[in-house]
Amino acid sequence: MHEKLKKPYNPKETEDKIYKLWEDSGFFNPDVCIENGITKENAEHFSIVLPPPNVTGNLHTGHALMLVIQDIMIRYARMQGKKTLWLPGTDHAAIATQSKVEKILEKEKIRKNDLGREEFLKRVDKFAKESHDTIVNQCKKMGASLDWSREAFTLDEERNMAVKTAFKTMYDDGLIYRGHRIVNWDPKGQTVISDDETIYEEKKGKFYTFKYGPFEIGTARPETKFGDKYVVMHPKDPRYKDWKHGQKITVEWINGPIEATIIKDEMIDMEFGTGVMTITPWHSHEDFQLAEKYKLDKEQIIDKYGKLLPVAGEFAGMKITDAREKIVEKLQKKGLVVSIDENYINRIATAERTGGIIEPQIMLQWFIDVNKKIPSRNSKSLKELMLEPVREGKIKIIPNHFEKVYFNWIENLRDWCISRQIWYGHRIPVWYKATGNKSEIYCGLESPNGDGWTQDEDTLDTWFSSGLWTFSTLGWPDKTNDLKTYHPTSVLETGHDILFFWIARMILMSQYLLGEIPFKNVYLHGMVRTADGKKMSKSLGEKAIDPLDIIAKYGNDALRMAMVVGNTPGNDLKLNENDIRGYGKFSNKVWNASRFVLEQTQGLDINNLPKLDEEDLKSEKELNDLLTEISKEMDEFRFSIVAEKLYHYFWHTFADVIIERSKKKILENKNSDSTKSLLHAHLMTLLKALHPFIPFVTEEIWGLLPNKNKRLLMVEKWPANK
RNA sequence: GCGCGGUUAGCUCAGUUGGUAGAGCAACCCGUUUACACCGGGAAGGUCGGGGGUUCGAGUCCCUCACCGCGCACCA
Repeated sequence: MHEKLKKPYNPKETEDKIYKLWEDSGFFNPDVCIENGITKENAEHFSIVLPPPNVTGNLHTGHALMLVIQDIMIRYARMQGKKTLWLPGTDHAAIATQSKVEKILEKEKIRKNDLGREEFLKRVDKFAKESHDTIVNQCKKMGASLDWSREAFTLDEERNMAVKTAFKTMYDDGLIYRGHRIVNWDPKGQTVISDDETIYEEKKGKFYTFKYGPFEIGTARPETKFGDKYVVMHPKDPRYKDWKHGQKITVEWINGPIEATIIKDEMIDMEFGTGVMTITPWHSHEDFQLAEKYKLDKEQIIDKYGKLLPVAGEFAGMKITDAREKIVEKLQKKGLVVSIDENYINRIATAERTGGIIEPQIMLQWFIDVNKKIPSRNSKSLKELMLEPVREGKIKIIPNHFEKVYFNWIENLRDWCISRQIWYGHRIPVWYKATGNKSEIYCGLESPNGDGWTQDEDTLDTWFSSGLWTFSTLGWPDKTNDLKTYHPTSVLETGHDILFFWIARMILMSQYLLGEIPFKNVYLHGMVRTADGKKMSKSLGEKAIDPLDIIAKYGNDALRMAMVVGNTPGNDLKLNENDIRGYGKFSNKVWNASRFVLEQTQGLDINNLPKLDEEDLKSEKELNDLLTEISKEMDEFRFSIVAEKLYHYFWHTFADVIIERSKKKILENKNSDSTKSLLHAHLMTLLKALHPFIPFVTEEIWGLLPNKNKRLLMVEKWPANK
């Protein structure tokens, strides 16, 4: 017997070596498996594209969880003989990465404008490259059986070609348009962001009631009110029944008298405040909609740096935060302040990445029209293309209650603003040329011929390139073999927090550009929390537990088990160091039981195993039944239950019952051949079944078994026929 | 306001067509028998958040209430 087995299992000394063994074998690449006769050429495919981690630093426990669950699926599929591809990559993450680098430069007292676009981008690329290397290294440490030969990056050349092609196709179909619309402007990041990138924070503030001619109006934002010349009330409000829609009145306002127009609309909540409000279409989504509805004038009050424009008169040039109190003071002097509520809870939209307070603005931006009927897609809109496959069950979301959340989101979806005023990202493939008083526009994969063309300065929302991920990684727009073989992918596994950001966008892009679904199943895991229930969020990077520390302490297999057992889809996981320690014991148990079996079965002719006695036959059947059961559960993505069953069977049936029983039988030399035969067969089978969950220790033991013709455990056949 | 989830043993959580409540950890008792003390054996522990209903039978289905968490919209 191998000397190694005589000592306790040492994950630290084993894991890197095992990963190298796997990597060197080339079996992470399905083509190699086919070449070696492990996978049949015509076998069913199983593919997952790795949700690409952002190149903003280290992987956290959330990534570890995603890698563990996907690795289990992939290893299971590979052992079943499927053509199995797990495709890795990283995400340039546009705003997230750019703002991270800006923060780093800030410490050196460097601003991005001092560097200029080109030089700044060099800095970002360098940072991204370093993050990328860290991430790849971490993925390997975690045992992920990813096909590194196919690695992709959302901002590399191939993906850039996919992005440009997608943009042009949508542009030509009239789905992408440029227009003046109200958008979420982040004055801090100096860019537009999408609705999904805003986070609402509750803050205690003041709520003012002002006299506005014969009315009293409420507002939390006096600084936007300069240009308010429309006063709105509900058509059925009896208090204001004498006022007519369209009626004009003159009111004394901040900087003197203005002419106001009465608007009656049902959007007004009669119960709220006085049931009257004035509107600021340039700086409010709702007011904008109302203004569009009645074709009202819109006027900009605040510039893109958060300062007041000349319309504010004496306040022009002031920052809105400074101006607020002064405006109220002035109104007070004019006797126009009715009351001030000091305990008003206001929800303030902030930018996810920079924390800047969002100022809605009307701006010229690029949008994707989600409602336009598309001739080439049976006159369906993008919204419909997103809804359909989920509604019809072609895409299954696990757990399925997220389907309702998904539908709800799509039904409320507005046109997607895809342009960003940042430098890091895919440049919009549109060029402009001014000739005389005419302006030409060109959209294409390359810059147009001729002089005088300048490319749009903006870049694309990072989720635009992410949306293409399931097929841009497989070579699209080229009609590659990979694309034919592995798309639609089998499963998309990710956190439920990016259901809208990403999953919805992937369905949109794939349905529209390929006319097929991007994946058949969506498996949503929960958020990883600390033992005291705190969220280990991305932005808290440094504070979160480093999965690599845990692995160094207890081993990878222990972390994997702790992340799988008791963790069901969609539910948050409290990661408890105690549990991880407990599962570390399991690896050792497997190790020790293997040692015992090897000791007892030395000299056993494994090619001609002795017959089992009645008792052992019963045990054999029991294990077979278990395997049938868990294979079904594996197919249903119920990994938690499978891991628990295997754990339990190995420890409390194989070790506690069968091994204990065998000791007696061998000692008394009663059917000892049968028992040895059973020990051997059981161990072989259990190592295989456990491999997707605890790949390192099982592979290490497998390598120590005295079987000459064996391959790596990772490509052995899954031990059950369904 | 609309919607979703959760509430099961001290703790963390499983429990898939409704059929006598489960695991891990912790705590308790016994045991150091040569695979393993990173061990074995044993016992204990729950009116499955409250109330109501359907059913021969409900943790599981329906209604309702409470508390916790989350999402979306609105907040003029």
